[in-house]
Amino acid sequence: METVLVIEDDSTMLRGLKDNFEYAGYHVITAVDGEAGLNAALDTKADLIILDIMLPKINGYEICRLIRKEKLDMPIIMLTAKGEESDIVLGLNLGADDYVTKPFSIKELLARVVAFLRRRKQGEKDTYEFADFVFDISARRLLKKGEEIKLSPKEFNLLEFFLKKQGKALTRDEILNVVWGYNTFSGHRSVDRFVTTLRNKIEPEPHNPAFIHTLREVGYKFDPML
Amino acid sequence: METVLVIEDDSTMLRGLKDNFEYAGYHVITAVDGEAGLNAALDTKADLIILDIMLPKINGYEICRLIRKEKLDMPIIMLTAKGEESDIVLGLNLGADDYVTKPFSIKELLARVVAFLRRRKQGEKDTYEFADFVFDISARRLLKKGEEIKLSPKEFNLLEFFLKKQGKALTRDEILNVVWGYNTFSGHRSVDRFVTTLRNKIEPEPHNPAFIHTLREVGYKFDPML
DNA sequence: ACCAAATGTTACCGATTTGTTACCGTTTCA
DNA sequence: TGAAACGGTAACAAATCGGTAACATTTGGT
Repeated sequence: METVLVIEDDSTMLRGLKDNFEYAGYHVITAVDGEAGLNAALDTKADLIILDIMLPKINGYEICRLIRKEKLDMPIIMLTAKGEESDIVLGLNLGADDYVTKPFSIKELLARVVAFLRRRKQGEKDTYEFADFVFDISARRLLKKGEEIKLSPKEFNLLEFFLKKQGKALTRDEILNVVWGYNTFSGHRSVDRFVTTLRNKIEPEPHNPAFIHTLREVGYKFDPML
Repeated sequence: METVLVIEDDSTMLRGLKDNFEYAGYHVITAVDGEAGLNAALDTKADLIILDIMLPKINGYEICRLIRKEKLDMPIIMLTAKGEESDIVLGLNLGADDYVTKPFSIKELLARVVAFLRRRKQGEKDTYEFADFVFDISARRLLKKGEEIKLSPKEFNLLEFFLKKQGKALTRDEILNVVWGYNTFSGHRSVDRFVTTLRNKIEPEPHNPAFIHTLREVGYKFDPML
């Protein structure tokens, strides 16, 4: 059974999280302050950590940093107070994998945890790096030098597909089938249009692409020269 | 039943691969270091090899090279740690057929294996090598000593056809039918024109061709003296 | 229902690719 | 030896393809 460590000082919240995760079939360990949380993280082998930022004794950022310093690579999902963009970036830089802003729905948090552990178990990546970009699937976010670049859903899915198929030629049909779905009625040129918008967002020189290369008569190929 | 040889030192990964491939209906042989792997590759007649690069005793590149040196042509899929383009190029130059970067999804790897064995059964390869060229169909590119040579769509398709029919005399009609399509209106001389441009891109001495030979009154023949 | 964002489609433009022709040298064979 | 056949290839014309702006439509949130 997979183990989730929840570090949270608000006892009502903690109880809610514990109940829900146990109901969903996880083994839950809890800690109510930073010190206990850090010890639990280092001692037990949790598969995933849910970490509040505001904590007595040692704050969440510090815990995050210390865990990573010990070369432990379990996923960490941070709980942050509402929309402080800078806090989020700080947390991610310290090694967190994802964040959820309070107030949040338990259902959403649970969904992220499940998705995370599934990918982890199947050895799928949840982040891809190229040039100075970090593409984070679970957080559905693209960062360039730590700064977020907003992508529409299609743009995100398209880039995700490109990253998963790095170095391979992809036909417009393959792209349509995967990104748009097998029963789409969209035409081939829709792919081109989204490639253009993606290029405008990620290519330093959209006219001389470094990442998304055109293959005439075929389609496209994502190939960041590393 | 088809046999897959998995050479991988991480026992967890090895177990995962073995289970999945057996579940998918393959006979699986395993080896946990380079020496054992090489022996298994040379002794048993595996239909396909999955080869980790980082291995104790003999590394994956070396195994790849030694297998090819013995003129064994089973497909080799390399597992590379990171998307190091140079590693990948090195591997492909040493005779690997495809690569998957860790971490990868078992599903994806399985899909590639299935695709490979299907093509192999039909006698098709995914990459072709001649002199210091590597022609990679799925990445749709031609490398000369690791450097890309740009080909137009027709040039690419023509070279692909030549490579698939290595050593066979091809009439202009056959070439037109396959590369241009059965309902083309193009004339015979178009073939000549593209042969010329191809020669200019790949032949060291276009006037004294080493690869694409003219067969007077017949057509052409691709024949790299190996 | 309204507005804003996202998505899909179309049309035009420019760059590349492709097909054809013409001219030339080479080979073949009488 | 000379004419005919053939392939090599430069040069030009035509077709094709992808980039993208602009517009239309759909979707989602409030």
